[in-house]
Amino acid sequence: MSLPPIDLAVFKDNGFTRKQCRVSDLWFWTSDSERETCGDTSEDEYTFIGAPLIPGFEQRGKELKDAMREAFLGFFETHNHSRIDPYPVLARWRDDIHLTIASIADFQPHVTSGAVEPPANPLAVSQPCIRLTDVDAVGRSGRHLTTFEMMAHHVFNRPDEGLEIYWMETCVEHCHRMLTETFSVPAEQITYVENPWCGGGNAGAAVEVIVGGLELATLVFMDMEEHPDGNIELKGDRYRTMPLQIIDTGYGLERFCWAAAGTPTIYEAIYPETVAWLKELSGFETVTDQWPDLDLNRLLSEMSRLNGIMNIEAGVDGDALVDLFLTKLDERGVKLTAQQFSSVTEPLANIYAIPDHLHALCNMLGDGLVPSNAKAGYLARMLARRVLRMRDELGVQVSLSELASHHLDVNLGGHLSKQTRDGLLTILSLEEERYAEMLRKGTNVIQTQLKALPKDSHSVPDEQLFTMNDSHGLAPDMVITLARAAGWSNVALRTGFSAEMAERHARLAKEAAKTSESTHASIDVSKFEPTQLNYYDAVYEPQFDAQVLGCLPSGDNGPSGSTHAVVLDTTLFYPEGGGQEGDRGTLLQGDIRATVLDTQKVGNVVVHYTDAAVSANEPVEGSLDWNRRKQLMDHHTAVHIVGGAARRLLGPHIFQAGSHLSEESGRLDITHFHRLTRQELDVMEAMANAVLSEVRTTEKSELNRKDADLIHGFDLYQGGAPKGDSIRILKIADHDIQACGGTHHDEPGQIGSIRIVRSTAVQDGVERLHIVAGNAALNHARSQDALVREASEVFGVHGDDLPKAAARFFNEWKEQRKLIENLESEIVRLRTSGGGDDATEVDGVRIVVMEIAGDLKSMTTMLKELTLDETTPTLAVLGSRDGGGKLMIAATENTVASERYNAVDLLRSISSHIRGGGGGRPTFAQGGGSKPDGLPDALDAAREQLGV
RNA sequence: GGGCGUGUAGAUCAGUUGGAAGAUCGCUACCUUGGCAUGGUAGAGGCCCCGAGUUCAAAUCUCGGCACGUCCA
Repeated sequence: MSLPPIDLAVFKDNGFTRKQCRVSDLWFWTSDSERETCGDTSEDEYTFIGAPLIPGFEQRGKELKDAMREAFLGFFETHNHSRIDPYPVLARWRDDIHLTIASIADFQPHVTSGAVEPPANPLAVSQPCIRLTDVDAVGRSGRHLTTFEMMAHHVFNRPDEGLEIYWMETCVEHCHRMLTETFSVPAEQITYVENPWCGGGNAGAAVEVIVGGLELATLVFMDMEEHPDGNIELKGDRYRTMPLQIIDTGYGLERFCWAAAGTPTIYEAIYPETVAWLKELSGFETVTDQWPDLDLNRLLSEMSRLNGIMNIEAGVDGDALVDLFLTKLDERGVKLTAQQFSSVTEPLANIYAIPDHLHALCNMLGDGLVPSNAKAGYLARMLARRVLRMRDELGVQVSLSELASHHLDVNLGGHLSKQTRDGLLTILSLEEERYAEMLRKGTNVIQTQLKALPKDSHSVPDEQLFTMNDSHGLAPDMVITLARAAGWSNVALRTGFSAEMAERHARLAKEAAKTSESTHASIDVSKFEPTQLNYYDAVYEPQFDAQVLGCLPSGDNGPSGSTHAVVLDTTLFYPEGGGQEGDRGTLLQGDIRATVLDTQKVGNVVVHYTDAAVSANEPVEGSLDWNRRKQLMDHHTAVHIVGGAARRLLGPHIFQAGSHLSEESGRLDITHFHRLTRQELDVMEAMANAVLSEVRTTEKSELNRKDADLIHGFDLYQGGAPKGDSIRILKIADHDIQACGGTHHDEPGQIGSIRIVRSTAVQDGVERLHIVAGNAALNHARSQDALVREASEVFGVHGDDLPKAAARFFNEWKEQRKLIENLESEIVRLRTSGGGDDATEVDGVRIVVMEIAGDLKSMTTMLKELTLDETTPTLAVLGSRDGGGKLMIAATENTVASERYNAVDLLRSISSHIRGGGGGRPTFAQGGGSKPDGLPDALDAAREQLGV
């Protein structure tokens, strides 16, 4: 069964009738008796370009957006909706997506699943969103954006509980009245298209709202969830109705602005100042001035209209597309050449895309994101690099941070949600430096990669283009530009190459996804009641009595040595979570003493992995390994304190990217835009220790999620997105406040002391702090002390003098190594010249055969001394008893010595005396063996062959 | 999370099949000059990132670590 028609009184009352679209076959409602298409087909052109459909909005840019947003939210406020503040664009409350991609994303997964109350009901919001899927089309299509505001009114109905605020009828009525009354859109311009929606395991009926050929809004009535027994089938999957019925709407703020402005592209409606500024900076006028007859406005308007009806797939052949465009434009009376077309549209695409990308960047960084080479941070870096490249293509000489500074003032009213202006500009300056460095290295990479390529080549091998893109960050067209500049003046990019590369990446990603799929089956505890957790209220209690509910074989699940998994009715054992390792200890039951090796949580049940069985339905006495637990608490509370210190010292972008607490040490990963120095760590450490003495008690509380979000915001979720409605909060005065399910000290002072041992890099943009606290800090100090003591005993100096002594010894070692080399050559010189008897002469070639003391390296030095001087042709045979016996033979190159003797042959013929082998070049051979005592025989054999 | 790449002189980088560690700039001294820019000659400067392994022999090959870069999700 599929969905029934959407048959509403509001349509009929307003004179709308239901028709089926001639092109798309979709059913739609219209009040225009002539209309045969649904409004969003290849035959429905934009009607608002040059003829605004929403009158009364004369502003442009930020002012226009502000006015439009206010009109929307104001309408819904007067219709009993609560206006809520938008959420961040970084979706920190979710672990499945990095960015907020829709207004409904604010409420997923907990509100939409029914576990958590919505912040208001019904509500209206204008949610900034970022979607990077169509990033390539931005600037080119006239309508694509990476960042936009999704205006929305949401309703969460629970009909089973009698909560029914409104459904389709009222929803469409609100939408229709707002469009026709608040925005004065003529009703005959509006079509409502029935087109069911599904995604992310949910589905429902939906109506697309098309105005003037442009989809302004979608109204989704989400009341179904995916289920194999469902009786509704949509796009191949089965769905059933669910208890929560959600109205999920989305109105494109920027599209409303465009329809009100009627500009040729959406970018001119929302970023007019930046577009004008970039046109001026890039000298765009001089391009258009070449062709005074060209009506630029007309061209852009027609292009937007064409883009609106042509669905351009990524990866289409660029040249063919241009031809198609020119033909279509010609049909519409706009005549121009391919050259005119590209010299106008290429710079314009950049001019349009830059403000859009800057907007996304400012929003992301404004929320405290740190650019990186991985994860969400990479998305920011990618956008920054795109801006820089487009800027360079335009020939605009303005730094990235200046561009952002301008954007911030003009389009964001100077407002960032978290990051400071200075922080933003610093980060962008660093990004630009990195970009410049990548380009500089790129010229070098080109040289090495293309070394084998003839200078008159017309193309670069695919394999090398892939390598340069994937490993060195040089996009194919950049490679071509750089290669041309470096002398390969004929190279060009094959058409369709970029599409091939994207395909290849997609294939690789698919394969990677396939191999990394592994599901870990956990122990089945479904028959047990949730364990009562007492470790929060009795943080300092090491012993407890409980009832054994079950004792299962642990199978492959527990740590090595564990045989059983014990479930109790109540426990003080903390199960691993929030980075804190599970507790250990013992369970006593009469004569049975079971050691708890690890504690894990499976759903709401705590599982104690033990090395012995206990009897079910009998009481048991549990006791924690208290020293270990105390140490874990030391580390956990310390990590919060250090995190707070980092945020206070380094800035609002510091966010916890992970943590791990063990008995030996604590680890805290924080986001930051450059490596931390020891000085910074020292200041942080000092502040953390000051907190230990200044803050007397920590405040532990529990809030429901709605209130937690409202009171503390999303910085609360440093440790990742918690599940469930109840949020535990640890507050350490004003220093740090976080949601945390771990066990913590009531008094920071009990930790004693905190040391930040060192910081390492997890990935670009994430620093890992290694922390020891409490007794572990003492142990660390002791072992450091031992290191210093042992090392200073070796040098025979006082610990304070150790660095100086080490430096002195290292320098002396270097000097003496140099001196030994010189002396060795001097010895060779003495033994082979004048009175020395190690050298004889045979027909104009000096023959040197001698045994020396030294390794291969010093033998090499001596050989150089002997054979590099072409005025005394020499054949030298050196032997050493070092490491099983070594032989080295060389002849002076380009002389009679090298003509007459072959070093390799000679070596091979004598190396048997030391039971070895070797090889090399005719003028330089070396080898070794395993019988040093045979060395004199080997040298004698050499003398014999050489006749000396 | 996955893939790929790079660590060599103070700086930027070459280094072929495993077989004698190089270039350019900078530095020092000297020559040329009235002086400077420049030019010429000579020299100093290397734990070839660290640790194991293979080998007679490793900057080079293998494994592990550290540091850095890059692409994809």
